[in-house]
Amino acid sequence: MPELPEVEHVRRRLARWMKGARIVRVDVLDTRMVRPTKPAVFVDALTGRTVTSIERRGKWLRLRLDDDHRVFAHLGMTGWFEHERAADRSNPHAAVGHHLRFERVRFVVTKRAKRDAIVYVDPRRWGRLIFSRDDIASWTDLGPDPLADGIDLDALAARLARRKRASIKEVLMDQTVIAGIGNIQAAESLWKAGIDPRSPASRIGRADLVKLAAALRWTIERTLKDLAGHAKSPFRVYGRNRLPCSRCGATLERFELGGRTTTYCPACQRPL
DNA sequence: ATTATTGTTGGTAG
DNA sequence: TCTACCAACAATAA
Repeated sequence: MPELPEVEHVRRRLARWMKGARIVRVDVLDTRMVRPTKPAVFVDALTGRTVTSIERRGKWLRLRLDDDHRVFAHLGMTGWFEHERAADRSNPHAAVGHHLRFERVRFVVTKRAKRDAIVYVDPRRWGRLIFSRDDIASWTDLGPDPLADGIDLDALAARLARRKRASIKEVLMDQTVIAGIGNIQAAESLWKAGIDPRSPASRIGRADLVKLAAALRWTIERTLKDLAGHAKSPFRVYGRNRLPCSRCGATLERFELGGRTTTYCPACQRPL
């Protein structure tokens, strides 16, 4: 599911369902999701608490509780949250997706006299729900979030200059450099900026840096808008190997970079 | 049967 | 300490 835009989409939905809600019951259906915390500790820590805010940084979510403790959520590759109204549970014909067999953690919450369930679903189980009294390293080590914090060109230039060997795409996906960029957003932004993904990060100049920052905003906001409008994301390069480039018509190509598949346009994405 | 998939982490080696 | 590389985690879909 998730890179920055998808996680932001999830955050907005979760906030609608859970902000100001009181957690009255927690069922950990798969203990792997909350490790290293013991399930009983996780349940005790959350039960009876009210969720005061839900924030996002990069691909991480932070739920703050009314006792100032927190729950950090990472959706891994296939995690998401479902909202289940009480009426749905009493009606066997209600629209409950078949994927609910991958239900991993269930929260029963009360908000404005309504009692609903929020369900964490994750087929592949690479996601995590972490209870902590304080911020965790995975959260504090994140670089600036392009949506929440904006992109500081000087800071980004300094980070890129240090990476002599690594490609621009690999560095974009380093969560301590910019938070929230994954394989799709990296590929899309480099296409928009007209930069070959293999180019050494340290070679970028000011003009391309400005282009890249704008390209990141472009792909993030576009993907976010599509999610809000329930539209499929029409990516320009991701998943389009051997199809024509929508900018110049050349045939898109694919190769592996840092263990990840990368699609790009050999004609209009130039080396730095 | 084989290969690929929107991600992170922990080990190793340099 | 920092950087680079790789296997592991798990369930589908083509």
